[in-house]
Amino acid sequence: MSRRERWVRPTIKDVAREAGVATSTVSRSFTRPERVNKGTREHVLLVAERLGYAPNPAARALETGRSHTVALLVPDITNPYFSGVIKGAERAAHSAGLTLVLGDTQENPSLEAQMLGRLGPAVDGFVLSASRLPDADLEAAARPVPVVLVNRAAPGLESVVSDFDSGTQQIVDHLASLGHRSFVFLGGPAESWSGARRWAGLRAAGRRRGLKARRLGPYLPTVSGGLAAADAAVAAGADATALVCHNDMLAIGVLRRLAARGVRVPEDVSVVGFDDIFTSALISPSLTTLAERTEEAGRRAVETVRRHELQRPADPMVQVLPTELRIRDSSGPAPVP
Amino acid sequence: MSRRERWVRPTIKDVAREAGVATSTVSRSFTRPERVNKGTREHVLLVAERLGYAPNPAARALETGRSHTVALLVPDITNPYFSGVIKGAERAAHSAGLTLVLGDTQENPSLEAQMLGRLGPAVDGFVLSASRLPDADLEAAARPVPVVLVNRAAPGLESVVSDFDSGTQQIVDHLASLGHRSFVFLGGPAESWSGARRWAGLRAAGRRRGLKARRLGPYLPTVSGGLAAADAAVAAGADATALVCHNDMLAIGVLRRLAARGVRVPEDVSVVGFDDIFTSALISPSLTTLAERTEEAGRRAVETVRRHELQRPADPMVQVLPTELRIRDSSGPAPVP
DNA sequence: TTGAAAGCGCTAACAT
DNA sequence: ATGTTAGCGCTTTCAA
Repeated sequence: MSRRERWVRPTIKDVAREAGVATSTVSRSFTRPERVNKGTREHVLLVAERLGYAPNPAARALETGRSHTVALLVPDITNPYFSGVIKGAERAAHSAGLTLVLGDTQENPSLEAQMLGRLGPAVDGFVLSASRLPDADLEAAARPVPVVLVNRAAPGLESVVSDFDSGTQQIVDHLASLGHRSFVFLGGPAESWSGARRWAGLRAAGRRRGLKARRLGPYLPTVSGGLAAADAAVAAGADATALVCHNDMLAIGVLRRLAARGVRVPEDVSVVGFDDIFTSALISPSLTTLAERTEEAGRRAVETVRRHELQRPADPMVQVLPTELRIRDSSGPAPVP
Repeated sequence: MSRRERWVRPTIKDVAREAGVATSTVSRSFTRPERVNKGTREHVLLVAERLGYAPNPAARALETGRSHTVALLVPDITNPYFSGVIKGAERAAHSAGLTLVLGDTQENPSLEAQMLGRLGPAVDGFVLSASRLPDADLEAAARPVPVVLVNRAAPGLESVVSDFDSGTQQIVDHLASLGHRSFVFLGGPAESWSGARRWAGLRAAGRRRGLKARRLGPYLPTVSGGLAAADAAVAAGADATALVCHNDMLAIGVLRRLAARGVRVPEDVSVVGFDDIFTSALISPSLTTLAERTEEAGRRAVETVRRHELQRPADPMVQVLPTELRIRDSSGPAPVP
């Protein structure tokens, strides 16, 4: 066998032989230092150091059944929204001594399922951000290994979600206070759970405030999706004094397309997004949007996975994170007809 | 031992027993399907499917010495520049059947070193993007395992870098053609190899075109770093008709600070960045910047790691990726004195 | 084509 | 406190 050929590493045996002790003593020196004589331990560690020895995680995983690895799956790495989740997850993982595996599902449910299957046996748990998979698939995935959802809920699974009830209410209140009597929701992917929650919340809030709500879409949650959405919104006519977009990427596309068509924002139409990505504050007009705590969501999700490694949850919890409307220049008074 | 308790997975033995064959046959059905009778194989695969069996990668890694895992370390996940590298690396890894481990070094060399040590035995190779580590540390890291650098070079190591010689020449030509007689470089982290290359290139190109070049910094390669840099640039006075920034994040900070101070861009001063991140085209004024092929860099780096798993390179190569100046609204004619 | 058995590097009973 | 030893789940000779 040509295992790694040129890349050879010393094993616990080499250290044991060189240090004149048993392999178990070497092992203990690393994993249970208190159960080994101070002198012996120091000697062993010294020899290990000199030989450049480090424990082989695969062997450890095989024995203990734990890989100290968590996988995070996101629909699109380059969407800055997910960068926040990734950052939070990475930090939490690192500080817990876990290794973070990253997968980009490319908004593609079957790719997501494939990754779940492939990574499953290799990791101690999953964090699925904005999963596009049906509930049944998620439950199945969670059978052998802990799964925590971010901005998605499914029966029997833990999740960390943004408070869209409050968030959508904030948006509608904002629009109502500016004199809007109706708005159009430019929807994202049909499979998006958070998209459904956003629309449901907007609708309910609209009803409470007497605003007429309409939905167009689905569109891709990207800039190019927004270009198409803007045209549809313009065609929708008079109702569309305010456009609430599935997310900021889409909203940015809308803004661009409206500008290209000579529609003024916010004078002719107000635009509101979801996520508050980095770019939203910098474009002009700057984008009014609902900020979510992405890093905290990522962090909490990883922490929750860790908790469930130890013990399967009796009844799964939904952790709700507050949202905050950031009012900027893309929203203004309703135009007088 | 309480291995995984509630989270049990079927093993190769379960499948073997259930299918009435030896474990080696099950193993072969997965790894060398052609060496097993078609009928047997199909039966085994069916049973495996029914039992929900998937090979345990840790056990596989232990036997073969290969974890089928590549680690990617970046200084800051949330910097959109690195999102491109991550995306490219993730795709390449996935399509090669590799698992991608992600680490955020937070621009911190000692954290980077720590991750290198911790992950080292667990992965088949490293991609280090914009590493801040000294050459010696990199060479040491590359002893037991393949290491490929992105936008960084070190003796004896493979790397994928952007063509900064051409890129800086393009920038200087652009400025010279607009009548600028001098420019100021707002530098990033002192440890940044690409920062050094950018400055060296700008300087040399400036000399060739007769432009006076000056450098300020170091500043953080972030928006807040740019705020500070802008003030320094203003204080620098008449030379500073053009500001070339370490990267786009810094440039965006510069733009914001200049706007806040009432300095007009590009009428009073031109601003140029490096990277062409997503936001740069959307802010106003839109940012003139040098575009790099980040996804391709990530992809190539992973492919190079794979190649070196098989065979250590005789003499390491530097792969140079073309750069392209994207001229936008932040650069214009030099002000008449 | 298939099976039996050794062993990858490590941990954890158990023994001393 | 330390050593001996039996696996963890899998792949891979070697035999049949």
